[in-house]
Amino acid sequence: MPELPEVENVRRKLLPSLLGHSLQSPVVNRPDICDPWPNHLLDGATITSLLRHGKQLALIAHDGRAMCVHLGMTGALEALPATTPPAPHTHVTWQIHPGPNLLTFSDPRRFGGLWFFDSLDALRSTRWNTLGPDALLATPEDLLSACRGSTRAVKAALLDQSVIAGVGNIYADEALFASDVSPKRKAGRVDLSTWGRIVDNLRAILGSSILAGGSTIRDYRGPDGQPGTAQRTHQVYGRAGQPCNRCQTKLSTAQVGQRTTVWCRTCQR
DNA sequence: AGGATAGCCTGCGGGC
DNA sequence: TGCCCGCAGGCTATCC
Repeated sequence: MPELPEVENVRRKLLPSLLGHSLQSPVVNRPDICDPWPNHLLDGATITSLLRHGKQLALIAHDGRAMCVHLGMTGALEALPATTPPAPHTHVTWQIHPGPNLLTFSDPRRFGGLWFFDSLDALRSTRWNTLGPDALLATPEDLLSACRGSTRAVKAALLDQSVIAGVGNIYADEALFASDVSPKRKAGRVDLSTWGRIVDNLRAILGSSILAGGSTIRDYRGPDGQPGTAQRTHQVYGRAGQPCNRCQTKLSTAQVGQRTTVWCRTCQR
């Protein structure tokens, strides 16, 4: 399940295969994952940069065109040798020149997709305009301001990409545990210093998870097919009913913000 | 208008 | 062994 660290890993691992290379002859098996359709599909584009904002990735071409990639739950953007059998549910394939690799977008569950723009500005002023600051750059003041007066749970706010971009279910739970904050606390009742702790912990956890290659839970694999290892360090996610690593209290679980949430009733207030 | 809810979609694992 | 059902969740649309 790609959150920010997994997407950042995809970005970094694709850089050497794509920078300065051109994409040719796109083949679309499922037009419905592309928006708008029909479009330029980056045909003939020489890739000059790969950007990330939150969980979204963008390939930028020499002529300014941009393709935004969202991996959703099960999406994968991979540069693979043409001899590799295509993954199931491969929706779009490009030839990378010079060879021998192909760029493929696959996504069994189809929560992800591709969006095409004539310029990076067009992407930033539309699709990315609704995103909050990237989770690695957000400040305590950003969060305090976005959540002022909010009555919803702080976890729901962290999952809201318009508040802060890049946080998903795993890292929301982990950051709140590290910050001693109950996921059920009202977002508007979190003060500046507490947001400071949450922001610091988020940055540390996301940063170490990037270095570990991301968390491999169920579906996610890195662009080289290798699983990440960050899931080994999870303190609460996936550990409902097990003892808290800090105080041994049995970890609680409930739906918060419509998502399965795990936390320690003793440590998190 | 903020917040809660339903629905999208496939694969996997538990239970029988 | 094999089938069925529940669950996983990022995001949008819709309703309240």
